[in-house]
Amino acid sequence: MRIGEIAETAGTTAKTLRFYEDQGLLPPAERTPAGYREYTSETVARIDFIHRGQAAGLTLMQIRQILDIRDRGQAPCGHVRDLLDARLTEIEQQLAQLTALRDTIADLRDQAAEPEPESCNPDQVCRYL
Amino acid sequence: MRIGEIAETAGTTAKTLRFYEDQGLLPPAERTPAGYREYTSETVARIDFIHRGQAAGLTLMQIRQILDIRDRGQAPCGHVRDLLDARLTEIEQQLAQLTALRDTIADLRDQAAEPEPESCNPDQVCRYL
DNA sequence: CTTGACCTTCCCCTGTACTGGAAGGTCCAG
DNA sequence: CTGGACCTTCCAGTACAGGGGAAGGTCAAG
Repeated sequence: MRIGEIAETAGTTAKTLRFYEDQGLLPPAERTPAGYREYTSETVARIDFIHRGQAAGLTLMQIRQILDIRDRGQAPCGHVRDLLDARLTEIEQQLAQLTALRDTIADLRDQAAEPEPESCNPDQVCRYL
Repeated sequence: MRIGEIAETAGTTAKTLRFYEDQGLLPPAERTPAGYREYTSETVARIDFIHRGQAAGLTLMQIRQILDIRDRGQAPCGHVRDLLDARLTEIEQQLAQLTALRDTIADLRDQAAEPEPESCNPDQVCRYL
């Protein structure tokens, strides 16, 4: 399969696959005599894995680490668990921050609900912020 | 006041203030004969406003829009309200996505809690992801 | 033989909010 | 008059995950 075909099958673009190869997420592809990249369906599974990793909020570099462990013949389960743990902690923090931000903005917005521009103080930019 | 002094007063850096000027958030500063930027305390208030905008999750470009409206002599209240509304909607969406992601990852993590590497399938990267 | 679809490498661009550093000018104390 | 602290401009880079487009090679159909 050529790069455009496998890209479509895996739901991505040729450009992205070259980028993944460049970043070490995909091994250097086999080449036809003309220099075209040639893939097997195994690669589709690898791209799917990358997509699942992204869906779990992992960065490409973290996914690459998992794949590297796997490619060395080891079981990445422990590393995956650690990454998921770390991700979970990060997300909890983000949720807390975002919730606090939402409350702050909701308050500000309520104050700005009925604007009275005539009472604007020329010395400040906006009394609502 | 020179740039380093006002930066410290406002809790930022000289570098950042030059950046803000470049981005149009601060008007071009007056200059001493030697070419040094010279500020008044009004600028501190403007920088504080920028910081409040950032604390509300607005981007510098959005804050710049508010300041532009204000600098044209108009009351930015309506625009501020719209921005806060939009921000609120965005945050609600982010919260929903993040909550869903947290649940997904929590499930994955639980499955990976007690790894059994010996049952790893060589055909897949990691059965936990 | 040519057209069009596909492929190759290459480099730059996107958005966000800065930060680092080089090369040089200015100001004040000692 | 020299040292150090400050200032100036400009260029480049950070993290993230690609996207845009140029210049050129390849392949199958008509």
